[in-house]
Amino acid sequence: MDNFLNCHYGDDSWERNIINSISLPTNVEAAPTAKQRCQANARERDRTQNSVNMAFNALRLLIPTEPPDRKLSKIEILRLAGSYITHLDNQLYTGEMEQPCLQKNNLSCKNTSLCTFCWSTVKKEKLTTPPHSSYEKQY
DNA sequence: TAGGCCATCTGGTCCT
DNA sequence: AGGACCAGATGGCCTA
Repeated sequence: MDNFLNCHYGDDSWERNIINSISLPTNVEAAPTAKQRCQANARERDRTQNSVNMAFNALRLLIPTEPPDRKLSKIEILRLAGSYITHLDNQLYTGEMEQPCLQKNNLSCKNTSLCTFCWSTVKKEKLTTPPHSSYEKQY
């Protein structure tokens, strides 16, 4: 990345960068200073780590998987959370307590009626479509 | 080695 | 004006 500011967080390197930056735009009227840019970077970093990622972690804890501590990517967390909500909603209105994939048979997991509970198994088989793709369409 | 995932930087837009 | 939020770009790491 051509980061002319090249600011390193956790220290006062922005001061050095002000001195060392040789390609600052000539029109500096509206351009942020090196210090402002580094401060904005730090805020964005903090927001990503302490707000976005913590929210993902909190959401991850609510999604049942096998094994429970299985690593999920962010997109998996979002997709599984959606399918899990759909599953719980279905339970609420139908009273059906079995997980969707077991209502029929395990083979269904490989086809259309995918659920949160068997997602880890399916992933091993290189599934590319999101879980519960057809299940969600019922709502 | 290619592809997926992630962290970070950056600039734009919106909000207070 | 400054901060929050967002999306695009980029580079690093990991795995099949």
